[in-house]
Amino acid sequence: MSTTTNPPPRRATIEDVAQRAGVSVATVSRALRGLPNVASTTRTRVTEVAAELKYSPHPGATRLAAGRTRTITVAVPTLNGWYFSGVVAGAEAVCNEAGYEFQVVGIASAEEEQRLLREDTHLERRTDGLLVVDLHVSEADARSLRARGLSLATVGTATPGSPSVMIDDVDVGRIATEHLLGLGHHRIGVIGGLPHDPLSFDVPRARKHGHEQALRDAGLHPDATLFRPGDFGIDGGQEAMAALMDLDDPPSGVFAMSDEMAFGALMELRQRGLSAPADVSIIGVDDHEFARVIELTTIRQDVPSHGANAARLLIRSMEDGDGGPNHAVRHHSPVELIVRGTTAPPA
Amino acid sequence: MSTTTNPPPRRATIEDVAQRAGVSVATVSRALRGLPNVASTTRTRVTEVAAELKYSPHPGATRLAAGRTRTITVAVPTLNGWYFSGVVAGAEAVCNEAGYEFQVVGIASAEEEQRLLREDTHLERRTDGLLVVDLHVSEADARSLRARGLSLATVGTATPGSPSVMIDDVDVGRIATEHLLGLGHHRIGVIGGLPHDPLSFDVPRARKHGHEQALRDAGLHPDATLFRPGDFGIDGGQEAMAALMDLDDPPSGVFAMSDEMAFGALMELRQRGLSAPADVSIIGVDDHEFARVIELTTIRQDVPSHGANAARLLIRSMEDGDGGPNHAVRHHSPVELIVRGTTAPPA
DNA sequence: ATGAAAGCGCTAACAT
DNA sequence: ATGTTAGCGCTTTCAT
Repeated sequence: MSTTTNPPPRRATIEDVAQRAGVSVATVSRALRGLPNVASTTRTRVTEVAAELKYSPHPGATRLAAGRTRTITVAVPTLNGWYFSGVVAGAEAVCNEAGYEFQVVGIASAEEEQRLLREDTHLERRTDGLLVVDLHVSEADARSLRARGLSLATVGTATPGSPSVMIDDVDVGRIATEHLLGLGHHRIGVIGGLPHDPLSFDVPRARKHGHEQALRDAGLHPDATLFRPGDFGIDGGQEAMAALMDLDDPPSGVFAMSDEMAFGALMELRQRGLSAPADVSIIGVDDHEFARVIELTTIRQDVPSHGANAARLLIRSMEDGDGGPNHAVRHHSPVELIVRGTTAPPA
Repeated sequence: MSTTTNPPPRRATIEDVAQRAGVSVATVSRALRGLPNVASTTRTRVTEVAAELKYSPHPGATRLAAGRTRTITVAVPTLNGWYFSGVVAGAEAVCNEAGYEFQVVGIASAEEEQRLLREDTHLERRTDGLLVVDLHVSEADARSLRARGLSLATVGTATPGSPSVMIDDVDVGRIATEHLLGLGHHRIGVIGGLPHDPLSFDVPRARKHGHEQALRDAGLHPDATLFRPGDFGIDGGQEAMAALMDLDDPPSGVFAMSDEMAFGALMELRQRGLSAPADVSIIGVDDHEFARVIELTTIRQDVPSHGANAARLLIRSMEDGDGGPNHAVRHHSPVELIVRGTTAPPA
């Protein structure tokens, strides 16, 4: 078997189209991109010829000449995991549908984020828009991006001046707490975020805030000993639950700020020979695909739609320019209480 | 607030570096790319100047001039879900680490796959290598890709002539079945793949094959009524389990070809007031992050490493060219039986 | 409404 | 070992 690769058939260039259509390359360029000042008969002919020749512009040449990449990049703490992969999935669908290439980069630390945002190597001339998930972008960084010709949208966090998609986390905290309160629980434990999470510290704080509001509205006082940090993972949830149950006066109901932490809490309960809701009620947040498997009461959010909506906002802000009406909208996605089997009145 | 954007500061070009270093652009190009025939003193100086000027080549220009993109594209049925996002996460880490831009495209149907593979618009001049996950690529398509200058690697499926990463699915079927057999089960149900899944039909078939081998080795006969298709999701697993339990002579042990289907099976059991392993033993495949939460016995595979290894093979085959020793290796990842609480001897 | 031509920033022959 | 130069394929003034 010979190793010689026959040279790939030459692809049609804009020049081939121009020649065949009897016009100049400039006209082809205009016609194909829908620019004004092209006779409609000309545009039709050019379009036909382009189709015949299966012409499509060389992306590299376009990038070089026009400085636009038609690429969107999403920066996400990790691709692994239910939440992040859901956001990315939603964004991917919208971007590819809209004809943008879709790139993703995992950002494991705040340093990596700084490098991505500030070093010219990564973003500039490589992408037109940045979709940042659950990472905090300072206003200064956002300005710098804009100055470099990059659009920005965020999900899970918000930066003044840029479009963002998020849920009302204060509301989440309130809904969860009111559900427990309504069932008759008065001692409510909270499993929340890490004390000093460099990424995404806003979410747990807001949820805690809503929790405390609901408590006060019911005439109760927040009790710091009932608050335990988790890390939004199964293990963190389990450890937090252990601490809560080791209290002299353990809670009768627990608000876990994520389903995964609720799963861990449930594990801990089982290991102690206890169960929900018989011994303690548990409510989570997310409606993870797994929540229904174990009948977890939770607060649902539609994660893929976050990514999809953010991608739409980003694309619109790219296409309208900074002045567009969608420049800095804050999109609040709805949440919904899903009552299943892990919450009930206290024994 | 003015809308005028001050023009972004001009970026250093190869010419700037050449001038400042007192050499020609060709020499800069060679020096920076580590090509031979550059005096080491020259290379040092050029490198320094480039750093001073924060020079980095314009990707668009490189693509246009060299025809290489330094981009890798992964095609995956969906980004959502534990398995696929794990593979993608592993691949992303390796690609970005190696300096490749990482693109992803979701492929929802066989038609979409054909379009991606055969239409010149999508891949050509946009990416250097394709990583295909759980989608079947024909040898002809693989050849066509190669002829167009694109490298290919696959995970979960294999195409002759291209590198691939997979687990030994026959082995998986055998291990699961032998575990159940060893506990004393003789009537073993199987929850498998869809009868005619256009994508990825090899996996369930291989696992079933291993299952039947184990059965025969134990002197037993496969029983077609004990085989039920799932769709590798929770609901499919539940329905399959329902069908199995509705049998006149239901199985005492069930091999679910994925943990998610096992989860569904467990739900069905609970809805019937039954449980595992008291009434029937269940073993899954994957070691989904959730398996330990419900103590599911399963067969573990390291999913992110599949993506990472495939990306490494792809990069090597791109950099070595088609002749390299890694051209068509088939990497078999290990699997491991994890015995937890859903399997036990029959009652 | 259309065309001519000057880049965009790099790579790769081909010289030397 | 290094320099010259001709592209790569497109966009974008500037003319007409």
